[in-house]
Amino acid sequence: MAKGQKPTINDVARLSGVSKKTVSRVINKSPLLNQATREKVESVIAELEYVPNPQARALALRRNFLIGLIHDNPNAQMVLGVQEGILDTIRNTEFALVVRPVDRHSPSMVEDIRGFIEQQRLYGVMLLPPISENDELAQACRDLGCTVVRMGSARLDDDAHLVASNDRQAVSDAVAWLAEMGHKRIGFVAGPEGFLSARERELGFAEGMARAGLKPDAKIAARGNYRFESGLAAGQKLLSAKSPPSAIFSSNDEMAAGVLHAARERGMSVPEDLSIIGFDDTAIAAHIWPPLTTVRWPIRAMAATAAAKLTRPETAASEPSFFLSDLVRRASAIEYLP
Amino acid sequence: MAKGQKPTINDVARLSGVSKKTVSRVINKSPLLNQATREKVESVIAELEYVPNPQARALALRRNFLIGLIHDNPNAQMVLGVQEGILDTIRNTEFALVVRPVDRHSPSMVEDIRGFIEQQRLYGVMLLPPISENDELAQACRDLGCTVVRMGSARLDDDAHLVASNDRQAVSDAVAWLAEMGHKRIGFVAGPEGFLSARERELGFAEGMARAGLKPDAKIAARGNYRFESGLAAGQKLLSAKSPPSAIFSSNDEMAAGVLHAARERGMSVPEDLSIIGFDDTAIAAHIWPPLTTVRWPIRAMAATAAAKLTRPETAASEPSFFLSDLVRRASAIEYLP
DNA sequence: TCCGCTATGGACACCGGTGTCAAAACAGAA
DNA sequence: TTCTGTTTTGACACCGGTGTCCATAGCGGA
Repeated sequence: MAKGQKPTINDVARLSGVSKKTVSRVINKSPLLNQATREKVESVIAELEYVPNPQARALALRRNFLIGLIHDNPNAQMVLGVQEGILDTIRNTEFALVVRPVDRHSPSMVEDIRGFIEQQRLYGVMLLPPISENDELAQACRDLGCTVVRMGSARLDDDAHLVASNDRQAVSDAVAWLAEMGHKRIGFVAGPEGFLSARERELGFAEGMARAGLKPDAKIAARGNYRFESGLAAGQKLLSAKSPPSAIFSSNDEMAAGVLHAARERGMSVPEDLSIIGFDDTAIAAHIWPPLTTVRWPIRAMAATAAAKLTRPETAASEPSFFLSDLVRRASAIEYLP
Repeated sequence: MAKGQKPTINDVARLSGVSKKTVSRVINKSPLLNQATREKVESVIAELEYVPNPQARALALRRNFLIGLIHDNPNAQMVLGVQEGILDTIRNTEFALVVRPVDRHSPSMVEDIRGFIEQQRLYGVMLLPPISENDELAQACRDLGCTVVRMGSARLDDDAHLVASNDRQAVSDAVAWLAEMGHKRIGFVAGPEGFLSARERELGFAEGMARAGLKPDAKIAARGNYRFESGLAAGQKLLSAKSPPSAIFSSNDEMAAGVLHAARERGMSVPEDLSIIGFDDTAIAAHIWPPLTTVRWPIRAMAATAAAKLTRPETAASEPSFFLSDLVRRASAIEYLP
């Protein structure tokens, strides 16, 4: 081995007096190996600071040590949190994270992703909502021999490779909390139809209302598309109702900001005239005025768990993982002031 | 070639009746090749839909077709914009994007990154502010045979691999615009010391004031660290000055949100009593109330250009690229109302 | 016609690992 | 001691490309 060069498996083999195949066995923790041999080789590996070449392994194994993050930008904060969570798990391993933003409205999306996985010979992929809800896509990835982990807010299937938060429970608790504080007219801004996350939050809202003995009123409910503008429109509708709500639960923070905006337009003050609760705890929640009470789900920890499922299938759970979301209480929601 | 398998270079060679080396020449656009041979091989490639195996190429070339994005989370919006911009360029090429969030305060940062580049044999890396300002890091990457592109807000060096926005000009224009609208007392919230971006914005502010014939007043200037809380503190200081400003320029949006918060605390209304301008046009800018007038830099386009510099060094510019930032006028800044 | 030169294409080793399969080493039984 | 069965190890081909260097073809000039 020339000085300054990275050592190869051959260098290790020569120095420890065994064949390179034996070194390979040590690296791959093959069980049929003499303990003494293993230790000798390991000491040489440590001495040379040998690290196997991932490209060569990828070629021989027909599998790259790359895990892919595929998403259609749910929101920047979340995507970044996920990236950090994945890195928490794969830092100091041979794995690397490759990202692939996609457009879920493109007709060629599945085909594009298939090509991507095939070309990069991905080890595994992680799907983020909302495309994690696309079963066809998940199956296509699996067919390519790629492990799939889906992040979501609900039970998507019985797949062990699911990491989800219990949105429904969290929303239910938030609504019950509003009721405890004396709110009787509680408005609801739903997320877009066809999104499981939105559906779960709706169910949670219904549950919470039921727990509190309140009846949801369609006149103070609206559906948005998770964007600010749709929240604004929803707020305008709800607040102009004959009997307007004293509190509004919005299915995400961005729409909650829109609701807040609508309240301001009408000259209402928040939280005195209207309590607002959002969902996601994105950066915006803490930085608008008043700071938004919202539901936070532990994205980073969830992503770290998901990455573990991908890269350490033997140790990481063999069943779906569920995480608890919790309510972050800020200034935008207070007790009911008649 | 078995059915259903991906074709290899050998299949192409056999079908076109040449050696695999010749096919390799076609793929790599070698000039010493008979035109007829080239066309024949190309038609076979097209027919088989042959795509070279990146892993094998990586092994043979000792260079992976991966470009690394290294950043210490400047802000989520920006990081995501950059990722999208890079993808705009490398989609449908053999390149892939791998990301690596780092902690710039870690003493082992440079060492970590070096290990990462070496292990993954990165083709090139892209550095985002603020670590793009770290010359030692950039040099370490280059020493590893890796092309480096730095994104930034100022001329970092004479390197052709720089993509920067003209923050200084943009801030100067914004301040001049405030002056035109009748503001005479313009406050300034600076970014953290030691950041080039912060420095540029300071210079821009000074320039703008000079253009308008105004003298900066240290009593209505403060330094923050780009975080919300520091903006809040800065706002409190500026607004409690004996002769408070009628407009404040903040070096980023998050601090501007803090300033806004401070104004509210004092019962002031924005923009009637105070105009505020931020910088970056992050998601928060559009979603706070009132929506923030801010400076937007074309992150996605810049990142796409940067990626082109990395992956197509021959066609992409051989000199630094500069982009124009522009002022996004929203409701938070209006003319001076005495 | 023969020679030498250049343009083109191919044989072969190599990148750094892993899979296959057979050989070697060793233990216990006859 | 010999034989058998079980570990443990190694030789060798292979993954799918690229670099080196030599062989051949085609051509002009002597």
